Amino acid sequence: MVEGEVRMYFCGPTVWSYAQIGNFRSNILTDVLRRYFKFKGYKLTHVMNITDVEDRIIGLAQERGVTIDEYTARYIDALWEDFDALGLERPDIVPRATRHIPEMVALIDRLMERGHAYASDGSVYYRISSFPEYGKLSKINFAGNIVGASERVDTDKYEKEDARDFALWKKAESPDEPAWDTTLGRGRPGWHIECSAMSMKYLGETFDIHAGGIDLVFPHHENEIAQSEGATGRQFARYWIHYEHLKVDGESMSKSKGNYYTFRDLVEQGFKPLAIRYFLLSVPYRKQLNFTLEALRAAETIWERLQNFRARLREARVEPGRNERLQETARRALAKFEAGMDDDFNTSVALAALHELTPEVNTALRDHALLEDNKRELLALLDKFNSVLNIFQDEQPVMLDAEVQRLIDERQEARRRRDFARADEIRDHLATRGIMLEDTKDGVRWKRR
RNA sequence: GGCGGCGUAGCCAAGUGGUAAGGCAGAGGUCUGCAAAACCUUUAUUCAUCGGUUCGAUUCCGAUCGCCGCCUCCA
Repeated sequence: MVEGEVRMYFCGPTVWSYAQIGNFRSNILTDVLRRYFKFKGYKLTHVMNITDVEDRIIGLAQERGVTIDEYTARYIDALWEDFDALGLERPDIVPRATRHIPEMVALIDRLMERGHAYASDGSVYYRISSFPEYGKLSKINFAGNIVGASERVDTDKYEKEDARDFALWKKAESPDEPAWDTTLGRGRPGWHIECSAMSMKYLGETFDIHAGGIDLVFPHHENEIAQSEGATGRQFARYWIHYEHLKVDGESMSKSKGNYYTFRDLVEQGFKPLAIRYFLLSVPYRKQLNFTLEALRAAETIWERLQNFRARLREARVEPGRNERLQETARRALAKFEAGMDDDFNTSVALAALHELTPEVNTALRDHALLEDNKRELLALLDKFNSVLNIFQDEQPVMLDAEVQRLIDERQEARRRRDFARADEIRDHLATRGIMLEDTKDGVRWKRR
């Protein structure tokens, strides 16, 4: 462990289900985390895995008549496109399971040497009875489970010593399934071993943060602990971050209920990606966010106000000097923001700090009480917030074409003549072209809708 | 059956053993030719219900009801 450094592993969304909106919340919150660590001056190494060798993806690729690589390549392209749209920084390292077979085999070898794994009929299994701490993360209780879980325990896998044991290496059953020839035999890795192998390869045997969805607690992360700590005898991850799932319209999301949302659907419906980002990060990661279109619309309204706020501040004409009270306001807002984030990444409180800033600054702007130094400091403050939240759209400096500029000028002239009919006609016309006008004391503001 | 989370105004929600952040929507007002944007005021004697502990509980404990999740692929 190095002082001033954070090493984080995020179990990324799976190739086949990543489109679901809940996945994006995990990605967005992970992005906020990584940005906050940088904000605090930590050097960050952030790894996100790509699971490209599980039973499910094998099946999906076969269904489509493509190779796993081809199938995964499409997913990765789409993923990065969505990352860009949502203002997500890419992880530093994005290892793929299929590219780390030797590392996994080496880890399995280590587990066998230490008595934590055994080969059986061409496959290799983890011996849970050899790891007394098994269950410490999820508090799983097998006694209770076996009684109540009814038909869910594998009773037909006689090659396992114990029904709880899980596969580290799966023997290839047929010639057309993806397989690797290794010292363990021809086969493919189990689901869990990739994350142990890849996280330790890139982050070390002990690292700081392991993140993922709450559903991964058991069995995935429990098994990672068993594998990693079994092999190294050392603590695996120091902290676990588990993102709560979304509720949708107060219930669970499912295709059959018709409340299954994907990020791309929402964008098609006209929602702005950064407004979606704002909404998804507005509730702390440990809480289930109740995702409804009504709430998303409300969030978009808030988000637009924040955009207006920054734009107005940027455009403000100010006198030289500094208003001490506003300086204090800015200082308090930053303190609240950091206090919120420091408290287990409470993004609700962090955002409240931003909201509390706006009325006072807006009032000062209106009264011309905001001076040059304040403007500079407040814009710097918004940049600071934004370096973590990344919710402000970067307005590309679009030039108005000559035609539009002429119409705006003509409208101003009409207003001067008090020919409001003509003025409103021009304003309505520009609105249909997506240009909204606002009359202010300092002249006309325009923005694109 | 085992394990875990949640239930705060119409809505999204923060939070704490000492009496409810923030926002959306609503209402009234200011500004404006009108809009837009913005500002001001206002909106929970109350935190699912019932008990208990306490000087005092929304906050701790117990029970009940409701919702969500994991134990099977899933963020």
